Parts: sequence; structure tokens; C-alpha cells
Amino acid sequence: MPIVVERLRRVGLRPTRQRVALARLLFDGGDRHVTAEQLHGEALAAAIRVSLATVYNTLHQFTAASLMREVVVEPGRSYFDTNTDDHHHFFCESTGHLQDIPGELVRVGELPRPPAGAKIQRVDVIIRIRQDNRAPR
Amino acid sequence: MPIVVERLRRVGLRPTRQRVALARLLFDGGDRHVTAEQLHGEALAAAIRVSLATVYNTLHQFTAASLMREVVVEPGRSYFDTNTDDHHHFFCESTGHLQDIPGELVRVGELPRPPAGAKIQRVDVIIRIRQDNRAPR
DNA sequence: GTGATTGCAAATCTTTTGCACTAAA
DNA sequence: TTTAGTGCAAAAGATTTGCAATCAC
Repeated sequence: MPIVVERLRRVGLRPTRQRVALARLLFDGGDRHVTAEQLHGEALAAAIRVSLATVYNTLHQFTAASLMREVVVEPGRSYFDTNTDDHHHFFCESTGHLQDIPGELVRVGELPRPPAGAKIQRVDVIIRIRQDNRAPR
Repeated sequence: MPIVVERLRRVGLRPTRQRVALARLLFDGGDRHVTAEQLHGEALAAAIRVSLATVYNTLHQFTAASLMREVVVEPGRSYFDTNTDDHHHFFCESTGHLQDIPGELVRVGELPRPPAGAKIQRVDVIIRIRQDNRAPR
């Protein structure tokens, strides 16, 4: 039985045609960062008939099932990341490009304790960069 | 001459009625985190006639002028922070509340070097927390 | 006066929703 | 069958824009 199908079953999601196809696009390559719009475009390009609404649903379901996570770096656009390991990000403000930084490379020492009654969910480190605009020769 | 007016002049913004009033709301108290919608509400409550569009413009102008900065923690909503010092944030996913963490309290060691040709703009550390939902006694 | 700024309403963009239709089990 | 999942188009939010009216200098 296809790996993707099992993977979906394990997290309680019916392996529908759309979910399987999107999962393949997402997880078959290496780690990826996509927006819903992008993934929808890829699906269409790959002749997978799926609506944008379903892409949104699917991304959120995958995220809820911990198959991926959401990265918020820009107002008004969400990125979904297929890497669920502990890690951080470079975000290029010029290009909108996201790049993983392995968790071990960033040492966040001495977290202040959270306000009373609150539990830490996750620590996001976003290194915002900008491309030098020296004209390329 | 009023301090706010000078402050706006120094960054090249005409001290219009709306800008001065918004600046007072923003900078007269301590450090603040507001959304455009919130600030607009406060302005109206304070009998300051200003449109939402102008609030957006003003927040972006203040941000461009380094009087404040934008904090992106949730898809679909921008917070503006009157604290321009080097610092980080707690973000409570239950309440949408932001709280500053002084920069010194978070030691981010050993930044990986950014991709070639890119310059670090800023490092954002967001500690996502969630309120325990133990019923309060 | 003159050019910057504002207000309004319409437009835009991303994301969500309602509901009839389709498909997995 | 039965219930979950999908597609479409409409709705919902947040934010931006175009342009005439208004204000600071």
C-alpha cells in the first residue's frame, strides 16, 4: 500500500484523491515552504483537479495533524512548512523566500519564564534578511 | 512647541491634526501593541475624527520612519509596536496578546551566516504561549 | 496658492463558509 | 448506504487605492 496513503490513515484522514495528490507534491521532495496559492498552482500544473478551498482545507488538516506547520512572517500570507522538526527560518524580505535553519544552529539561551498560567507552545526565530541590490554584473 | 509635533517634523512628516492625535495615543503611554482597527477605535472613542484608511497610512508612515515597528505573529492581522528597541515577544495564542521581552533576556548565540549577498535586517524571536485553561477557582 | 494629506467608497487579496454533489468505507 | 470530503461561488476580513476635498506651510 502506498506510503502516502498509510501516512494519511495514521493521522485519521481519509486518503482521498486530492489529499493523496497534494501530500505527494508536498512530501515527496525534500522540505518545502508553500503558500496555498502556490500549491494550488502546482497541482493544476500537474493536472490534479483540486479547488483552492480544498487546498486550504488540506493544508490546515495536515497542520492540525502535525504533518506540517504554519509559518507566519508576512502580513496577509501564510506559508506552510513540511519540516516539522525543531528549526527556525531565514526570511528574505526582498523575495519572500523562506529557508530553514536547523534548530541546533540557533541557541536561544535563558528563556524568560512565561507569564503565570501560560505554557510555551513553541519558539520561533525568524532572521529577516534583505538581498543586497548591487546590480549583478 | 509640543514634543509630538517636533518628533514628527524630525522624521519629515507634517504634523497634521490626525498624525498628532494618533501619535499622542500611541506614544504618550508606555510601550503599546495595537492593530489598526484598535487604534481607530481608540481614536473615535477619544473624539478624534480620523478614517481607518488614514490610521493605516499613519501606522505605516510611523513604521517607515522608525517611530514604531510591525510585528507579524498571526496570519491576517498586523500588530504595530511602539517599542523600537531591540527586543522580542511573547505571543499568547489564546488571547492574541503581545508582550515585550527585553532584548538582553534572549541570547541568540551563533547566528548562522545568511545566504550569500544577503544582509540581516532584524532577528525576531516569538515565544508562542497558550493560557492554561484550568478553570479559575 | 501649492503640494501634501485626508476621507470615503470601491477595489483587492487572502482565507473561510454554506451547501449541494461526490466519493470513500 | 452512510458519512466524510469536495467544489463552487459567495462571504468575510484586513488592507490598499483612486480621487476629490481639505489642510499645512
